[in-house]
Amino acid sequence: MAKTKINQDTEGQILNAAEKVFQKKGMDGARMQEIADEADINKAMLHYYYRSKQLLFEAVFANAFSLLAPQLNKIINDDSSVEEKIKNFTNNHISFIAKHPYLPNFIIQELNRNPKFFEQIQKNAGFPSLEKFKTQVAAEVEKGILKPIAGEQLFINIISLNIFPFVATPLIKGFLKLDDKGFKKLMEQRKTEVSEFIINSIKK
Amino acid sequence: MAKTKINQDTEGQILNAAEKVFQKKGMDGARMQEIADEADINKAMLHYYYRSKQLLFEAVFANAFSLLAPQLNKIINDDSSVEEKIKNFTNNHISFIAKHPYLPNFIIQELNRNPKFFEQIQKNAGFPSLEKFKTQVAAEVEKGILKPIAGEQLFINIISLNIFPFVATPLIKGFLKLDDKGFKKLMEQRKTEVSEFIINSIKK
DNA sequence: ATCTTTGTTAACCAAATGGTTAAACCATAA
DNA sequence: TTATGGTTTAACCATTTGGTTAACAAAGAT
Repeated sequence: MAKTKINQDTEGQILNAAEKVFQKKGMDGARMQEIADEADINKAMLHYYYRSKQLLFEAVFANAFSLLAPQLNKIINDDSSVEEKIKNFTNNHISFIAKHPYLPNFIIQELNRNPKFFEQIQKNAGFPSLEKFKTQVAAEVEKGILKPIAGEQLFINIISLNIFPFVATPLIKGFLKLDDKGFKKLMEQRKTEVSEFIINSIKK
Repeated sequence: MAKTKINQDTEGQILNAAEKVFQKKGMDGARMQEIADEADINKAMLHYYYRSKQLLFEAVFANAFSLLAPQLNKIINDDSSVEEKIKNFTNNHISFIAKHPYLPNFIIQELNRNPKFFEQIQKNAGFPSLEKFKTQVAAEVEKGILKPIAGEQLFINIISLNIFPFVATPLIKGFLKLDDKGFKKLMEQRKTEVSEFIINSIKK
């Protein structure tokens, strides 16, 4: 209450609220009123700052994606060895997700709903290509450090093993009969186990 | 046109149409009118056969889940060795997905939206537990066939490597700059590569 | 033939929802 | 003090949407 009429980063407040609601309910499930309530603000303000639901959503999505992309960049454009990359990425990922639990599912879900989002985002940022990683893997295979594997497949394996459990959390919890605590424990173990699992498989 | 007024499996027609629309757009994105159009049927019929959107959706979801569960059961309750299970599951999965491309994403998405669905389904069918697989893995580790690994983690790894690429298809296509054809080719390779990757890692 | 049950349709309805508007508010510069 | 310009609000609007209704048509039962 006692809200001053001064604009103290109303725009940011809206973006935070929109993030929360959109990431939880998706574009279709989210309601403008709910976002307004979450931001403790009049609904008309949403339109004042971001013309439409679509544009507000796009702001949230771009923001979310800009958090995920650098994570993957560590695999793609870092200078360390493949083994180090795997260890680093795997170890960091769990901690990262803990701070953004809805993020992977949100991005995947909305990218499925409208694959064109990828093109739009690809333009904005100088977007990373997998080329470097592919040549790096090929080189390490050549040197006899790694068993033969295509860079693409290894990349897919790394992100699958790391991201999937957080996308399919309810499925895994259901099949494994885990509560929040049990699930968290299992994910904590994966911080080291997953990288061992991968390296075990590819190292000569 | 020239539609007879006879009931020739209208209910099934509706279910098929609903499946198509719900799996593509999700509960929130789907429109009853669109389902009716897809089924080439009057909208009121949807309510005549399945009272509400919610109930129609639940019928579709249960149906979808009943397709996925047996797949996972092959890992859990089959009598073959762990190695054979991995090979079989991996090899079959791609072909299965080709017939139901929206299925994994649909199930995961809706399970995230409402985790209670799992409980409801768990009651209906005599639901499989992971116990058997866990003891099997423990036994093979004991015998020295496999390197030490927990059954839960191995299970998660298997389904992650197999399912994730089909859940995150647009993300992977984007990062790897693949068109439909390139993606399909890569997935075809995975039929054998994924099982080799896993077995490489765990076999002593 | 006629009555009854089941299936089907067009028209309709109330609620929800994204979006608009016009007036009020308030800090600040003139 | 007052004019100004961005900010905020309550009320409003048009459309969409899930759901209902009443009339009607087709078979089967009597």
